[in-house]
Amino acid sequence: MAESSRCETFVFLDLEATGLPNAYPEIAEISLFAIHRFSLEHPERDESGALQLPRVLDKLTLCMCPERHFTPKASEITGLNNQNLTNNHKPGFDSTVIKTLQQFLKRQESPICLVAHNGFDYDFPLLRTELQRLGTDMPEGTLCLDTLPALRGLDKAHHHSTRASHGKSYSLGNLYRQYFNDEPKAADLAEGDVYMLVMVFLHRAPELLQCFDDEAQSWDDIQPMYTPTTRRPSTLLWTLLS
DNA sequence: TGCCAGGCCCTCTTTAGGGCCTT
Repeated sequence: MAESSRCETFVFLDLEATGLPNAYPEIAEISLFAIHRFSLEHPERDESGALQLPRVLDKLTLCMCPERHFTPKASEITGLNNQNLTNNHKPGFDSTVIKTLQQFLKRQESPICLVAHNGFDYDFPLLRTELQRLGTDMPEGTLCLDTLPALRGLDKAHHHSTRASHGKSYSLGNLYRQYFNDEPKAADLAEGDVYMLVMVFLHRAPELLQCFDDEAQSWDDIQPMYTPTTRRPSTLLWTLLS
């Protein structure tokens, strides 16, 4: 349950990683769009009335080379692999990434709420694992919201289940296709998935913002996906709160 | 290190099983 009844900045998040939870994945790409509550409450539209991505937002996308090898499927889906990341001399998820994230989040008005699709079961536990590997964590008071159970819950409450009524799934791509009658944009690139996540959120923003109190959780309640090994002891004392 | 998930939802359910959702 949310510790605060109001969040000022929503940071939409997507991770590309070396595999699914059963593969003890490591993050290979992270993308975040930070959007203030104002832009979600006052969505922008073009001449035809179609929803637009908010003009004022902060973006951050970083690629990093994991130590673990990609599963073949993960590499196929993301277009990333250890070779092309190494060829581009990308370091791993290290203290530089943490510092960049810290600076990015510090620019946003707090409280901050992280938003991801299936975030409670994938993105948030994996991000917490990587942060714990470096002995750090998100800023105190961070909240998080998963659009997958939130949208399922809204549809169930309104008795118009997307899947039941149209045979569609709640995958991010299918939700985008259904809401905007358009094919997914740059799916499986982290930034493309965050774009679709923001647009899906905007389509249901009044309802999602209203149900925030019931659906959001404290970051402190997110359990790491697995117990990480500590391989960079020099970063152990560094924290986001420092 | 690990070599592999797991919580949630739906229904031909509840004494269960199958599929979704994330890479």
